[in-house]
Amino acid sequence: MNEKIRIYLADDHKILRESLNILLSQEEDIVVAGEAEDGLAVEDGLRKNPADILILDISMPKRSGLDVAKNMTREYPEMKIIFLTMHKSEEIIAEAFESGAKGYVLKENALEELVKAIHSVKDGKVYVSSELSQTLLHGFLSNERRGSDLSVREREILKLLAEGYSNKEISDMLMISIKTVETHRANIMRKNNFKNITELVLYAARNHLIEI
Amino acid sequence: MNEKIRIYLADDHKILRESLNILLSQEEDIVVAGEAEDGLAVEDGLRKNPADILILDISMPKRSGLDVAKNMTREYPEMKIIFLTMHKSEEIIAEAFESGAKGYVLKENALEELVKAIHSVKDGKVYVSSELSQTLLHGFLSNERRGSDLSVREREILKLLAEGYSNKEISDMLMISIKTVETHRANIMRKNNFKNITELVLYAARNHLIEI
DNA sequence: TTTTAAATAAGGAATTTCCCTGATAAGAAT
DNA sequence: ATTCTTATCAGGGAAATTCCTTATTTAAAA
Repeated sequence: MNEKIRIYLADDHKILRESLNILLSQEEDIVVAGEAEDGLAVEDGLRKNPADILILDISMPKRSGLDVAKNMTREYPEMKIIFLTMHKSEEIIAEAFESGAKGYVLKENALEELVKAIHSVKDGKVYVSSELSQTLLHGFLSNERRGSDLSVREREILKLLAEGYSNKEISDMLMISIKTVETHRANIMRKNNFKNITELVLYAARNHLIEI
Repeated sequence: MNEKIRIYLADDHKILRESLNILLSQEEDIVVAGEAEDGLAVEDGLRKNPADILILDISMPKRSGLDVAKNMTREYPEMKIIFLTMHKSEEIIAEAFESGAKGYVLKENALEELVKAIHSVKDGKVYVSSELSQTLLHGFLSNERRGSDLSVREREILKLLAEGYSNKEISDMLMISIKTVETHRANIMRKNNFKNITELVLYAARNHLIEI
């Protein structure tokens, strides 16, 4: 028999990690090479002990899975990354694949989907769980996902706004006029069709620009 | 041998439900009697097919685990409820026990903790995972958790604010003066030490008063 | 029965948002 | 080379909102 597929599991919920470890290990061609519970630990663990496939959650302490994916894709381009997460938004799925992922499975999917994803990406294919086909199609057809492409400065200000800073505080922090902050803010609101600051905060929360 | 403990699993992540089902079933005194993926399905499932212990997530579609717990405690007082969730905030833990739970285990805990919790509550004891002792102690010492006890009206308005409605819109919805809404809002801000609306939204999001 | 708290409301000052206009600099397109 | 676009910066002025204080009524609690 060939070498087994070496899997690395990254998720802050130990109960899930542990369960997946036990159950994936029962597959004859899979072995779990390591586990980690936060973004930094994943990176450290993989540097000491590389794997074939990284199964990665997005919401993790210390460093988000999306950042981990970016870093690990750069350092270990041959390693395949499968996101295993609850997030279904177009923005996050797009960012996941842009950060180098090869697979995307939802936690609401069956375990079997994850096993399928492992075998697919192992064979060099891309795997997206079928529940997401509608989302993908919508993004494909509308091309509207990228409607919310903010400039670097706007994104910076969006984040500060969502963290609760006032225009005044932001203008002090960035050493620009409050009027400039107002303009950026208005552009952010317009580009995203936010009706008020609350929608902005919810957007930032949903897209993990801020921790909640 | 005695009757096995009948467990009902409620979590919107199938991958976790499935894994727990397989692994808990390997315990000699446990049998999984049913599963559900949203709050309404849990209640329907239990009414058709009661269980000894309900293992319950909080964030679920259609009806939150907290509401499910309240309803099921009323309908089936003899059934024990263990929350299995990621939430560590004092408010949520308090609400969980007030809604009738007997156990509280974090998803970041080991599977073994869940098994221990099952056996504890089966024996009529209360089980709280040890990671939470600090949180419990803090709440116990400070008694400050209840500092944020808002009136029914205030909570209603907090929710609407967090959903993005303006004072004006709320005053129209509730058919009260905008000035009254302003007063309620000011009281909400004061009682919770919110510095701005963004903190209010984040509070509501963290405490699952709104869906994010 | 006195006290406390919730829900309602308003006046007026202070602050912020909203809408429009416009300058400058950098980069892309032609 | 020159047009075009876009990001960043900024201000004026009107409109809207928030902030702070005070006040009445009603219901519950001590």
